[in-house]
Parts: sequence; structure tokens; C-alpha cells
Amino acid sequence: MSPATGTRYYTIGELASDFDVTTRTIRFYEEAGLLSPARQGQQRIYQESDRVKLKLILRGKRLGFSLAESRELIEQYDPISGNRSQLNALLRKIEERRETLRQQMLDIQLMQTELDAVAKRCHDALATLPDTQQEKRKLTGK
Amino acid sequence: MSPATGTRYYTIGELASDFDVTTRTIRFYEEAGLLSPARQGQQRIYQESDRVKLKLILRGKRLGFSLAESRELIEQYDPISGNRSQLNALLRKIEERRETLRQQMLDIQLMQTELDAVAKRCHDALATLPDTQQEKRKLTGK
DNA sequence: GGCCATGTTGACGTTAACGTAAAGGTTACC
DNA sequence: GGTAACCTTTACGTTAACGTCAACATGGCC
Repeated sequence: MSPATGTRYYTIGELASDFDVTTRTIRFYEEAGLLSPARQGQQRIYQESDRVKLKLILRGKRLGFSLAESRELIEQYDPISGNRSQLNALLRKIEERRETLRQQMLDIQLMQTELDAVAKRCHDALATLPDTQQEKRKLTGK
Repeated sequence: MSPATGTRYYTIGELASDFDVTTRTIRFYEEAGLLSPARQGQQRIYQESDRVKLKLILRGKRLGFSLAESRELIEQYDPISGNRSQLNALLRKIEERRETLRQQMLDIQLMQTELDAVAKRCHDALATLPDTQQEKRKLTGK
């Protein structure tokens, strides 16, 4: 294979601006054991695998996962190097997480229903509002 | 209408056990302006509307909403008593929240895909594992 | 060689969302 | 009338997830 295997490296600053987080955040994730970038001398250098992990972390955040939970997910992601019982434990955890996701899916649908209801009442209220001259002017573009 | 309009009252303890939270949590939500139960003397008394709000809060929590965000939702829920621009602002916020939900929906689907992949690799690893005598016994039911 | 951008390691500060403990007030029961 | 099971307020403690600031190193460039 040629070296064109897409093996690019990133500085912490690039990563930060790419994912719209601060460098402090990225270092904090490392402290918390979620990332472990290579080094050249003092400096951290990040690879694609680190980007994948960061993406997982941030996606988890948007779903309300704690960093500890995301770390589990990441640890599971990398090395399929366990014995039978470890692998089975992992499968059980995966099922748990699936269950959480199912619940969240449900919650989202219920939330959407709520929002629809509020929006409807909102529109109704707007419709019954006596529109003032000022409002009329705004609507017709002055 | 008869008094059978389902107007039941609840103590803080009932609410807590019904929703599986502590009384501290419920009082905290009140401090934070999310609930404002009636009182008889010193004691708080909760009604159906309070249950609805609490349900919204907890659902929000499962989706990673902050209490401040849930409070907004609740404030919106109750009084359609605004003027035109308030109502329009409300509608914009609803759209924002819908966008968040859409993103979360996407995140969930991506997460599920990840989980599928990990599970698959997990199963593969299990299949290629040399199963020991002990493992065989377990599988065949001793 | 000075400066600027970017990196590094501490270390302390902050916010949200409660937990926990203290001290006391009701009502119900035996 | 005591004690048990609730409720109340007040207040300090805790954890997660960073923010912020200081003090210093490093590489490029003019």
C-alpha cells in the first residue's frame, strides 16, 4: 500500500476548530481516559482514530451520555481482545444501551407531539388576536 | 360537572415514589422555578398539572435537556397569554427545539449503527474462539 | 534575536443538579 | 403522652465537565 492511506495527523488546535470545542476540552477528555494521542516530544498528535473517538464522544454528549459512558463505548470499540465471558458482558451492555436509545426515541416522539400541540395553540391564539394597524403595516411590508 | 373530574391531590412523598425521584429533587425543581405547587399551611400539595410538568422534566432529562431548557418548555406550555411578537418568538423556539430533536434522532440512528458493528465483531470473535470444555458444558446445560 | 502563534503543564474557579445532615413542626396511632 | 411517619426550612457538601489564568517551551519569520 502506498502512504496515501489517508494517514493524516492533526494538532490539538485543528481538532478543536474542526469539532468546535476548546483545546481544554480535548485535554480534559484525555485526562478522563477517553483519548490517548501520540506525542512527538511534548506535543500531542492526533490521527483519524482520535477523530472517530471524539465524534463518538460528542454524539454521546448530544444524547446526554456522561463521559464515563462514552469511555465505555470507546473502550469496547477498539480491541476485541477479550475472552468469552468478557465478550458476553459486552453484548449485554450493548443491549442495555440499545434499550436506552429505544427509550430516547420514544421520548423524542412524545416531545414532538407536545411541541405540535403547543405550536397549534400558538397559531390559534395568533389567529384570534385582533391585529393592530402597526401589525398590519408590518405584515404588508410597511 | 361532578367532582369526579379526576382532581386528585398528591403529597410530595407520593409524587417522589411515583416518579422514582427523591423529595429533595422535587423541592429543587420548585426552587428552580419549574414547579409551584399549592400549599395547605406549610405542606405542598400537588395536582395533575404538576405531574404533567414533572413528566416533561424527566423526559427532558433523558434527552439531555438542562432544567433551564425544561423550564422554558413548561412556561410555554401553560399560558397562551402573549402578544403577537411573544407568540412568534415562541414559535421560533419551538422550531429550534424541533431541530435539536431531529439531530438527536440522527445521533440515535448513528449510535445504533455503531452498536450493530461492535456487536457483529463481538459475535465474530466469539465464533472464532476455541471453546473450552467448560464452555461446552455451559452451553449444553451442564 | 525578538516576536507571535501555538503548544505544554499545573492549579484553582465555576455551574448544574442534586445529596446529606440538622433541627424542628404535624398528624395518627397505641 | 410518646413515638413513628411524614412533612418543613436551612445550609453545607459533592460530582461532572469544563473555564480561566499563570508560567513556560517551541517553531517560524522578518
